[in-house]
Amino acid sequence: MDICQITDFEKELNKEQWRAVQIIDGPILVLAGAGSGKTRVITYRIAYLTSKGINPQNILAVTFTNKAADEMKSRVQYLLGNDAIDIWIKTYHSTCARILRNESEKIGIPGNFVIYDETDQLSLIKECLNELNLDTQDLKPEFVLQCINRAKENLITPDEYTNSGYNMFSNTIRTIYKIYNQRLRECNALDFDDLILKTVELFRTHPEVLEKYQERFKYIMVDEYQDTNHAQYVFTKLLAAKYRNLCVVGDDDQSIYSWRGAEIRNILDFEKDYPETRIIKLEQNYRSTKTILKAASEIVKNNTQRKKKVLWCENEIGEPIEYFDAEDDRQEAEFVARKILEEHYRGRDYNEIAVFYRLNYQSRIFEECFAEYKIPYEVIGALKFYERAEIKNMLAYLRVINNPSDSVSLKRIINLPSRNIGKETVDKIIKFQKENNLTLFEALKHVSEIKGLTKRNIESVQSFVMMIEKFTEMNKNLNLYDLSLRIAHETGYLEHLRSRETEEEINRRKNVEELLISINEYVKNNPSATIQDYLEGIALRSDIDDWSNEKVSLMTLHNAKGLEFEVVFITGIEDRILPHHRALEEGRYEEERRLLYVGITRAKKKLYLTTAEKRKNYQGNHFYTRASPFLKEIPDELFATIYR
DNA sequence: GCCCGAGGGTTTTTT
DNA sequence: ACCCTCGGGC
Repeated sequence: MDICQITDFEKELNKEQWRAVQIIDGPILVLAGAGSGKTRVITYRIAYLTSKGINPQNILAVTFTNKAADEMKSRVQYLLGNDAIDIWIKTYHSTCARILRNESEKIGIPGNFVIYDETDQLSLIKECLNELNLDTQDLKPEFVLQCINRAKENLITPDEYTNSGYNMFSNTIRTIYKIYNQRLRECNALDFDDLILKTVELFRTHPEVLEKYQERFKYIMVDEYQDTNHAQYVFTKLLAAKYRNLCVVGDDDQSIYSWRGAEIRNILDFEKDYPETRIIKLEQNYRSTKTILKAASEIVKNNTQRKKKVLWCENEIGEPIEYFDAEDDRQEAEFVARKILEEHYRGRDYNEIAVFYRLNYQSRIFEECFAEYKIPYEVIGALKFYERAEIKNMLAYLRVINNPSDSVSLKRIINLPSRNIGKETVDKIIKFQKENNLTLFEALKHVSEIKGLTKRNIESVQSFVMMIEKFTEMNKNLNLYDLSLRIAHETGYLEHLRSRETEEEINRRKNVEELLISINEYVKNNPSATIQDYLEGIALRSDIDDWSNEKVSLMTLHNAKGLEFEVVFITGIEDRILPHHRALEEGRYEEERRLLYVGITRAKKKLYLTTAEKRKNYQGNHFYTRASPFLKEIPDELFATIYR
């Protein structure tokens, strides 16, 4: 890295940004307003550190989403070239997963653990509820899941789990939590929150391991720090404790994940943890027009709990905001579609346009409508590809081959396609498994010793076991793609998806084919990767990320954070949707306001806001709405026309 | 005991 | 639109 390039950096940064880049040592808090060049600061700071002779290996940059990590990686690569390869730019979860892969044996977890996503967690919790004879009517698995996740995010163990005040089931939850954790261990699995929690446990119980990583990551940067939960906060604090070179960047006005355990306190109290902190405020916005910025500021200033800051910009005033109050959701979608065509006709690329909404299901009517209007679109992050049943089924085969202890995956596929191993048989096998203290797969191997099974049952199970063992053997010689191909055919799963020619079935088949194609790509790009590498990559990656060319982006407001578009439509700005009624019940009114703030500040040039007076819910029933109270907080003069 | 289709209850946001 | 349960047919 030559000095000349660095001088260029200085020219490309404003005074405050440049200051944030230059402070190498000690804790820094960068309060970065929306569109103030936050990512720019982090990437340039990384480049600057390496130009000062700091080894790229000593740098760790943590983000919350893969999208953000990828974006940052490619920008750093652009600045640094090959030096960028050694820099860890990862999400919290993948950072911890990577550390645990190397070190987890020290806390009694085999290094080939699998990562359970929410669907896997739910199946496991349902099993626990069954085992305890608890009625899922009274105690919903989703509720239990939330309690357990919340506990883990706060580093609370089952034994420490006590009545948190809002939950009359806390003794029951503690019991379930305990059994759930045992089952995870038996499956050799970790859930998302375990990745952080177990790493903290490792650091706390093994000071020498902690020190090794403190030495490795002498320079730590965290993006979106307002979204850290307690476990992530502790992880960061431990890692930074020795050198205290911690640079956190965030914006309390964009904190929208409290329901997931994010603690806005972490950013507000940063100076208390690190009294020598230097604080830098980035208040110049480079993204939006004055009109858009004004609308955003007028909304967010109504929040009582925030650090006062004033965003300003030198950009043009720009076009006024357009507001449309549709009769119903269909008309709303058609309005958006027509405006998109207009924008496109005037030279706007489709990929410069985005449509936001509060709830995933709201995407449906836009999808229908855009298809009719022949507008290319992509729904970002909604029905996550890897969470689709047919994909999870295919992957379950790979997971079992990789880790036969993975009982959750094993139960998914043991009778899929149907091979005469029904519920009764499985229950008997599980009873045998428990009595003999085996894993489920081991029990399957001893199926002939189990009482009460028919000859036909036993043969079915035996041929299933032989098939899995055959695949395990193949795994030694075949590459992942060839193996997957043979699984798809030889298990009969692909054939099973061919039994009916419904549209749904055809779609599922296409998805499996798409999965096989993506596995093939993966194998080409990573010739030496194992099944485990592949599975980890997708466990921590919720979507196939090829969104980009010439498509309008559709996404929830939560997904919009960190992105920007020339033209933005925010739809369904109605009371009880935004703010959502559940959020209101749980006392998160201001967070819903921040959600709208985040949405508005994504727009660079033009903002459209819409409401519908009548809307269908997910069942297809109509209900009537009224405009969100937030809408009135935007001054009238910013609008082109007022239909209110 | 297994399989499959019919019918009733249910969705906030996500790594 | 998806998940779970239940009951008839094999």
